Amino acid sequence: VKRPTRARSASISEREAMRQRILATVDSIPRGNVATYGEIAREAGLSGRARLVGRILRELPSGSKIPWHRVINAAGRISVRGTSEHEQARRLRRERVTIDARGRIDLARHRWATAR
DNA sequence: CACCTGACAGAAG
DNA sequence: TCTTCTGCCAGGT
Repeated sequence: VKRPTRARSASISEREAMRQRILATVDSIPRGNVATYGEIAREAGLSGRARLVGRILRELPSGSKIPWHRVINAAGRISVRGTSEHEQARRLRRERVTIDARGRIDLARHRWATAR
């Protein structure tokens, strides 16, 4: 059993469409909730492309209104490295999302229930 | 054009 | 729970 799906490179316009869907999905995460990269990808119709979500978020301009800080990895931790790592933790705590001493967020409690 | 590098995830050990 | 490994694939070197 191998490749059920075809791997085709996306055109510029298709990529822009994917970007829009991803950002729209992230934008729909309610305050005080979090979602994983994989979940965002699935919700955006891009199952299996979690890394693309990270790539798109990484390119967001600093003044963006998109709640990028509500996206974390499947382990319940913050994936961003560098200064924005602290910025993400700050923003989450500001929304009452607790992060334990080991840097983990309780997904069972804060995970965005993607009612589907 | 070959090879490497990720804001990732799931399975296996 | 942590580590290792395999998919995934756009961009950078």
